[in-house]
Amino acid sequence: MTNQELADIMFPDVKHDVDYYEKLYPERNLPEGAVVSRFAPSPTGFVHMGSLLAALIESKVPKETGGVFYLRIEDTDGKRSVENGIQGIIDDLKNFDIEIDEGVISETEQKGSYGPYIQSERKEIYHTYAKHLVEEGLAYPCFCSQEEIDEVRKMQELNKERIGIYGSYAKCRFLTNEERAARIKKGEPYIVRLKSPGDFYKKVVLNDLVRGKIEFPENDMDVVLIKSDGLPLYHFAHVIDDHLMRTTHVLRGEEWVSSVPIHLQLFQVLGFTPPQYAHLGVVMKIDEDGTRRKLSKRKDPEAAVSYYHEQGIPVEAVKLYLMTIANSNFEGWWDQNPTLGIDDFHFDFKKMSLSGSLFDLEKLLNISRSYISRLRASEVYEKTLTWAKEFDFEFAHILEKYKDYSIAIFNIEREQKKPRKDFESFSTIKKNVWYMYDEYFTGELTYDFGKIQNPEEIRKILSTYLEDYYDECDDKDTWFSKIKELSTRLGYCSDMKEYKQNPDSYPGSVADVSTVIRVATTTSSMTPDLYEILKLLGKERIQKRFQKWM
RNA sequence: GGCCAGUUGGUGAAGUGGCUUAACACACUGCCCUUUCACGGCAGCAUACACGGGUCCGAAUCCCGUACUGGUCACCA
Repeated sequence: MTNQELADIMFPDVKHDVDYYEKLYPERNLPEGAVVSRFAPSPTGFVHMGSLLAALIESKVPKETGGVFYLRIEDTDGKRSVENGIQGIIDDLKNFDIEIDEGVISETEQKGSYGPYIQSERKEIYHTYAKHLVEEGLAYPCFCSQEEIDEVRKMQELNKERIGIYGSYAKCRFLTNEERAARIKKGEPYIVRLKSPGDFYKKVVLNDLVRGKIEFPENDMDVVLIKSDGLPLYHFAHVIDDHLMRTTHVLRGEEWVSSVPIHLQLFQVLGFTPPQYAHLGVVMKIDEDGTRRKLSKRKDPEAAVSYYHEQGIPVEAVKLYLMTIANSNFEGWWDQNPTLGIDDFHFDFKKMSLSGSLFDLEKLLNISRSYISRLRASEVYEKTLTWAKEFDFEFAHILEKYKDYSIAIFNIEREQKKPRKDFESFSTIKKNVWYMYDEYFTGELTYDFGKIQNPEEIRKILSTYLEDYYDECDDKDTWFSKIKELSTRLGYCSDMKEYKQNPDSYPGSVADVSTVIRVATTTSSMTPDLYEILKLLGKERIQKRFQKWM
């Protein structure tokens, strides 16, 4: 029996030949050097930090080169799929402003002429190529049961041999086509294995974009191509899809480097040109016990990309942080070019760190503070409002009610060369500005006036200030010189230098007097510029807040 | 265990044989600025090139070995 005949028995449903698909999905007509790259997750529902890093680069490089970035869903394993899993991924990408040029664009829609982009819909394509390999004598049906495979493994372990189905362990490799056909006709279940032409004692070389040259022994395992459910294994799907979708660059986690020999061999037996590979270090985290481990979706909330959305950490900040992990020279570049963004930066694979980097939330928050500080007040307002509408209705309502006022609050010490960096996320802004809103300035409030504790003294400072000095129309300099006058009149030192030299000659300084006014109006001794706050609050509110102490 | 990779201060990292008495950033400490808090400036911290051999006039940088860490060895991706 010929291979052709066997192939027909194995794949009765295959209608086309491989040439059909080669023509259906022709070479892309793109400018020289254009990169075609893809994000190819399982539909597990959400994107992990490490994947997001990959997706960021995968989308950036095509953008830089005039190429294509597409989304492919790898759902050949039912166990990894969750309901609405695709939508979750698309939402996460959208949240991070990662634009999909092609591929899966929603739970029900796909776009582009290289599809379908969901692997479970590509069964016929995989079968066509598997059939082709059978015809060529490069693949065969394997009837071994799980038990038999386990048996082989046990024996190999016992004899300290390499584990796997290869050489003489690939029993079904030695069946005749007649035997194969007979067993198939009998209805025996089978899978399709590659008849590996590899030699373990020969070398195969990968030129990885980030890791450089890596040498491995050739693959000699008869790996599974098609599982008993008819779907392909990752290795086979990867090779077929990335070839047919004309992918030029494959970025993925370093957990894949050890299967590169399999992939290279598959490309070779199928007559395809392999893509460029870039294997990225995994994102790590330090455990409580001090050991490093991969950032885990299950254990670490900060691993899920949705966490940042909920925390109101600007997506730009997360991307900025990821970029600093991705390219070591990015941080310095961004510092030099504060007005530019990630899109203006040239990404370079060679500048990637090989080892997995530690995920540093602290540093991310620092970047977030810098990022927010560079925003205009109206942008802070819009972004905070967007966040609040989803996670803090009450605050959202207040923000909408007092729009201009809120923008003015956010504008304190902003839009200048050295803006304040006190907002680390949109979710923490409220705790910085709550006292500016009467709605929040109620109930049990706790005050700490610092050095000046005497209620009578506090009353005196506040009432004197209000009666003799406060004038809504004062500019900042006038305002402060009045505070100084007030201090002097009540016996406090108005000159800080002088006070620092003779702290014992005075009951306190202008700083302490300011603190009393500050705390009386806000309850907090840590606020932005007092002058601005008083001005925004206005006379009426100030009087009301002082009342408590009179 | 086999195969592959990685190892620079608390963290991220620069560095590709002499320019390195090893950048920079985060964190921390102190000082300055300053009406508070931030910001900013300056200084400091951390005795940082895993260890042992080699090559070389010269090594964090090249070679070999050891240790440790990670990855992988599925009809998972």
